[in-house]
Amino acid sequence: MISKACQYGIRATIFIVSRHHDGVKLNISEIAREVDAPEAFMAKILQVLSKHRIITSLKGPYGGFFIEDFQLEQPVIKIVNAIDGMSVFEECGLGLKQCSASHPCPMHDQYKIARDALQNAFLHTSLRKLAQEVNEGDSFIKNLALKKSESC
Amino acid sequence: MISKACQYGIRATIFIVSRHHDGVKLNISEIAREVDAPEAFMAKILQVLSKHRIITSLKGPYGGFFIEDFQLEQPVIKIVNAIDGMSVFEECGLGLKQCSASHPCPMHDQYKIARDALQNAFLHTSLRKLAQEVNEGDSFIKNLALKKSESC
DNA sequence: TTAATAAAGGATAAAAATGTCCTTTATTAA
DNA sequence: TTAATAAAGGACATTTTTATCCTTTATTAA
Repeated sequence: MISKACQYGIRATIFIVSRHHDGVKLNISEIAREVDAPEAFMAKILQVLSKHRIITSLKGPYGGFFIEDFQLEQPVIKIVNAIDGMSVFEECGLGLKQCSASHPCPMHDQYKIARDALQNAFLHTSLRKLAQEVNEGDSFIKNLALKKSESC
Repeated sequence: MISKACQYGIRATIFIVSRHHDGVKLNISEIAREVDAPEAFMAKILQVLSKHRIITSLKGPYGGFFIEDFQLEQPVIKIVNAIDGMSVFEECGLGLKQCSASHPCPMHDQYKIARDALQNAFLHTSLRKLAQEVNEGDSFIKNLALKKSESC
């Protein structure tokens, strides 16, 4: 559905947004640890996100990754687009290049419903909104699968 | 979303169903050619479908692949399950093992809508129904992306 | 019983995705 | 200016997916 790299990217971004206060910067090893991703792989992904201006990075001591105010309202789909591209939302379910609304394959209509629902899920969720739902706590990753209202 | 192997499998099955009359059997090379898949890879996939009793195969001269009457009403999801498994319909969008209805991640509700839509697309479409929509013609693959009503 | 035919199945190869290691570049404080 | 720190980036390794090749097994007709 969506690549592992992309999932790591979304998790990392949510983590960064959830720690967005007063000039806090996070380094690769901390991010990788908290979102449960291999460090060097996480580094590559953060690089992509930074180049796409989804997050911001600074080199050197006191550097790291963080998110700026103007970046908070971006929809998650920007992450998907940066890492996986938009093809999941566009391609035919049977892998037919000829398939389109005017030349539909037998699964087209049903499949399009699912594809569009997926696109909407990522399009209508902003980074800020996602991070709002995250609980405080020792382990980011454990609290990620736990709505704020349902905190233990 | 769904693997290439699985797409080949669905296309092959639609092709076989669309040729389902009076003891017609199709061999690997013909199927592979018509659904535009590499022959040896197609063979492996047909083997899986045959073992799962989604289609039927017979060895030897006058052998080949075909579908029996009792197999026509199977939903396409059986093919997906045989080749990719059911994990696409079950796993968390952010790749979290802890995520569930009672412990939802911030994307859970939105993502579930898309996941369920995908599952329904495959669950509520039978092989027979799919093949019904396919046009007659020289090239199966070209006519696949063309509803019967819109035939040229 | 033999030759021919077609799928089954094992082994291997190529490509893509994931993951790792190490060097370079930028920035900071001393 | 130097040493330390952290991201950028290049090269490589591993794993998974996709694809190919070749041998074996089953079936048929002659």
